[in-house]
Amino acid sequence: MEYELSEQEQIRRNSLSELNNIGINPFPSESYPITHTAKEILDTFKPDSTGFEEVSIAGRIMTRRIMGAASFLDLQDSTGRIQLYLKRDDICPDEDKSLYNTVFKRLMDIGDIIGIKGFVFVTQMGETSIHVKELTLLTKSLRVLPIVKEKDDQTFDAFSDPEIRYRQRYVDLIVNPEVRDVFVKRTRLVNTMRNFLSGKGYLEVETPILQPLYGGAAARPFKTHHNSLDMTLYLRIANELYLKRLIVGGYDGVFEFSKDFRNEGMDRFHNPEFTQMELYVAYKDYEWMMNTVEEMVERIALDLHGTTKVKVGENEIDFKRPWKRYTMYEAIAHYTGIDISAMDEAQLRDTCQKLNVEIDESMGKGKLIDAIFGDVAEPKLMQPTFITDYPVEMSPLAKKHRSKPGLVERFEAICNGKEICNAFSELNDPIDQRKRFEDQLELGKRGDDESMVLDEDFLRALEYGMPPTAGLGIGIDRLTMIMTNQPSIQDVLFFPQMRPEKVTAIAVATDEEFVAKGIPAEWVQVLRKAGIKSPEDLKAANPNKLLHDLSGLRKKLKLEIPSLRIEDVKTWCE
RNA sequence: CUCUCCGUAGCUCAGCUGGUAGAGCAAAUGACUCUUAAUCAUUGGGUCACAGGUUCGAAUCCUGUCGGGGAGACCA
Repeated sequence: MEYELSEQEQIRRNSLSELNNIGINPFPSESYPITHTAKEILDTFKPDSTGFEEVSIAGRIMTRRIMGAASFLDLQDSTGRIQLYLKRDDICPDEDKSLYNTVFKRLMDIGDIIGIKGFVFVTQMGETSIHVKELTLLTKSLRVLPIVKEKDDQTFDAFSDPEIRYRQRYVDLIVNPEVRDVFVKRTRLVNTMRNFLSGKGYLEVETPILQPLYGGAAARPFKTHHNSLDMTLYLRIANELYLKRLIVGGYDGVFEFSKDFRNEGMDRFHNPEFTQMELYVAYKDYEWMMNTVEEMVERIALDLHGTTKVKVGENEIDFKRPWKRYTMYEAIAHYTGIDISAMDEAQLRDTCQKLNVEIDESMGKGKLIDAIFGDVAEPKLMQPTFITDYPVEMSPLAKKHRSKPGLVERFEAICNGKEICNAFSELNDPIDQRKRFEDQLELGKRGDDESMVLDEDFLRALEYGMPPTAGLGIGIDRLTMIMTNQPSIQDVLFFPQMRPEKVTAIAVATDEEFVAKGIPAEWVQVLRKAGIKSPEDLKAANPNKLLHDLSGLRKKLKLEIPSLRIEDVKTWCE
């Protein structure tokens, strides 16, 4: 058995063995010296500059323009593309011209990784290029890259199939430089945040991903099992309760960039695993946290774009401080004209009906208010806006409002119609916290399968005393989407979650295996063309249809072999 | 989970009311020592996602399955 290869894949494998035969290792192991990157050369080289007489650079061949004994090619390294000029008599100074004629022209391809040494110059067309004196194959590429062409900033044949882009991100990154840039920006965003928080003296920590109880958010968890402890474990949906334990332990400020996991639906804002940054700072409240978020996010925009203004889709979003602030009730009143602040559950249900907000039986007061807000206000909030003072029912970990009964000291920042962070003055009264958990259990009994579970150890920690604390969770993926103007979470995750791919490699039987079953050798290739890849396939085939197919192929391919009779085909198929 | 669009060569896409598939790039062979979507000539390359059905005949029509996108439902 062997695997079926496309014509071009077979040609590249042949090139590979030919390279081996003439003594060129297609996968050498030595380091290759690199003196410059493409970007360095393009940025700094001037026709009269010195220091570019001997450069050494490595990368992937992206295009080739061969003109007989001279060629131009574009080399791509991690910083960009630079044109190479290759002359036969330069890389082959002796009689033997095979390095150019055979190795370069015939055995190398677009996608191969090479190292070159040469000098920098400017072509007659004015493009900074490298005149190659020495060429080394560093890695042979056996798969054909998608070919993307560009002229005058117009892209032709863009590699755009989302399925292949996400499944084979490596290809996406090779041929779509703007994709590589998105992920560079993502890392810069994280670094800016980390420097900002470390600079204030907060401690970056790590807490368990595998948790015996999931808590800190309302969501369905992924469940797994530990064999030697023989116990159920959950992948964390949040790390809130662990970070608060650390505040109890005496740290002033802790934060963690945490991969969290939620077993919910997927769409362009949700991936089952996603990243949050959670921050807890002792002796602060949510007012202080709002100012901190503003400052941090504004700095991110400045670090990434040099300005507070960021283009997102059709809109321009300005992260300049201060941001607008609405209480939740104000926001709803602002967009509907209805004041819900004094309504009870029944009145809220009426209002939902009036506003065409879909609800169900299991929803308590908190969820009803959230449903109204999510429908009428959230999608309309484009510029960064703080929404404050949420109902107590939907915020079981937030502290009761200092002056407004029934509310908690909580805020979310909404931007481009989506939540980007969630924060509160943390509840540190263990008696109140226990009661809130018990209310959640009550909701769970009503059918809310995302209500929180009671964490006794967390309550014990609170009983020792947690100082007044401000807490924050900020969605890194969504913030990255906004900061890099990407419409889908899949575009800011290297490897977004996908259903498994179908196996694409098809096993193919050798000629001998067919002949052993009594098939004449001259018909084996024809059978393969007809879709019969192994003798087993014959058993499943319809002899009449197969005869029809084979006769058609015989005619099409103009084969000089005797025609078939139905009896022959029937015997093959037995 | 529902609706909707899509799946054809390595890539980007054509393919009409059913008659065994075409183009550009890429590839092969040849020409060409400043090209840049290089150019010119010749050639090869397909399980038309998969499985059924209708039909003399299906890439095309019907049903189902798989995979993907979008919208909703759900989800702070």
